[in-house]
Amino acid sequence: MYVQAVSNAVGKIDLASLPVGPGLERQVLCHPMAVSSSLKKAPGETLFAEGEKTDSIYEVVHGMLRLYKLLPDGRRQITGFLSAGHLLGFAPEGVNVYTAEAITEVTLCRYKRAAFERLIDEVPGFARRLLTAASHELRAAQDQMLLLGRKTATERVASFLLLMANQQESDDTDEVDVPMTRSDIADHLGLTIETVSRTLTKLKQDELIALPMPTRIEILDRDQLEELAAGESVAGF
Amino acid sequence: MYVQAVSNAVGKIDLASLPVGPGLERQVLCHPMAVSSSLKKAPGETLFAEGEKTDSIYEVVHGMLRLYKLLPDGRRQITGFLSAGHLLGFAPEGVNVYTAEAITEVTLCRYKRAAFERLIDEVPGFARRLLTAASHELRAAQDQMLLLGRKTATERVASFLLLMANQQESDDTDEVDVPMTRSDIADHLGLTIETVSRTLTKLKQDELIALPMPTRIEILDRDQLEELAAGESVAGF
DNA sequence: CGATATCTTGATAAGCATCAATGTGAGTGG
DNA sequence: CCACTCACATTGATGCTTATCAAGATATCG
Repeated sequence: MYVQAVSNAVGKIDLASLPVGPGLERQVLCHPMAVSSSLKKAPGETLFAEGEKTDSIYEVVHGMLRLYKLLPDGRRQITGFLSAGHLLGFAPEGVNVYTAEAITEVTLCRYKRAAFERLIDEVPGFARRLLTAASHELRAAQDQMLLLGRKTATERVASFLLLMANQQESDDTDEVDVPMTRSDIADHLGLTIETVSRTLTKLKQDELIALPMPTRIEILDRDQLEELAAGESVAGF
Repeated sequence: MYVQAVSNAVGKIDLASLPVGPGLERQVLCHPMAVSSSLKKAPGETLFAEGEKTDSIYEVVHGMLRLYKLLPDGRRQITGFLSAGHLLGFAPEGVNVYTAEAITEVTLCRYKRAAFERLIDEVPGFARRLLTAASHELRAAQDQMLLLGRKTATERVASFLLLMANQQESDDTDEVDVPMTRSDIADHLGLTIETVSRTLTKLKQDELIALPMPTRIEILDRDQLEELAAGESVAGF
């Protein structure tokens, strides 16, 4: 394994004045009191695996992770992609219910569960912030259920592209960096890599997007993409 | 509408000694301090609708609810069925992200959000319990994503039957009461009513289950049903 | 620059949806 | 008490979307 303990006191952000980001708080933690260690993972490395016992909670500082569950025959469902600011590791009964792997190089803070729970009890407002974050996560999960249960392949891909565009806080919101492979996207959207590829090609042909590189997508017609993602029928689809 | 304010002080359960049930706490609340009112809904009635503003949090006391999201053309995804002990109404930005409807007759406690948040801050350990409940909900959501994204129709139906059987705390865990219609089941599993019906028939023919009534299902071979639900290939399927 | 993983494109097939008809049970009123 | 009605469930025939199998193109990396 490649785990490197990098530091023992990383940030010093005032817990009482933390903003709530889209999905989970940004920069919630890295609190000296609670930080057990900081660590890095190279692309493809596993942070923890489904079924393992754990007593750690992590915050993503840099990079992107995939969370997934497997069926015995290898079928994979990626339940989410986590970027900076997201927390992970709240494991019911102390057993991880999904595997967490690095997609890009990832930097994380690790907290001992006990220390984390002390923060919850002792820092006023902290628990409420976590609950707000959790309700955002639940909303995202419900959106994903709607996508997986009821949307067509085109609607799924359109939804995914807009999600990536929105969580990317760059100035140019129409140039989306897609660090994950087609296989990751497929396993997140409940499709195959072939269907993802074909759907992207179709969106390119209709000039809703451009694909200068496989990992870079430009949004050319956001309005129509949003109509597609919302499930409104668009002429030609 | 049929909403009836029934009482203003329902239970008196000690918040510090509450068990954590499967999914969400059982009997967490009905705390006199925070109870705004108790109410009932008849089958088919709406508790609240997606997109509505809200400042209430509810606890299910009796009966079963369905939570769902709709696409503009009417496609529906039921994100969950809620029974006694579950909380709902944690709405990010004060806007409901799903519709909640009664399946059976339902009794609920309603709390003002502000009063609820006071409890979080003032009652020691309460916030941690809520977070534990939230992480259970998230696990359920991730299981459902795996189901919707990667399981076959048979695997989905088997998973659903076992879920219903497990959350039913009766002595006879092999007699499952299914209060929802085939349409509800289909919209929860990302299938059509016809496929649900055909799949149940197939399971009946193979003597894994019995169907004395449409709303009553007996589990005859739990082991094989569990193998199916887990995605292990079973001879004949 | 060659090796290898990833992506794209094409042909065919399978699983589930759709369309259609029939069956069943609960509630209602004669 | 029984026929009628209506919603719900089941069963059947066919079709479509997406998966699977297969080949070739492109990108990445040592």
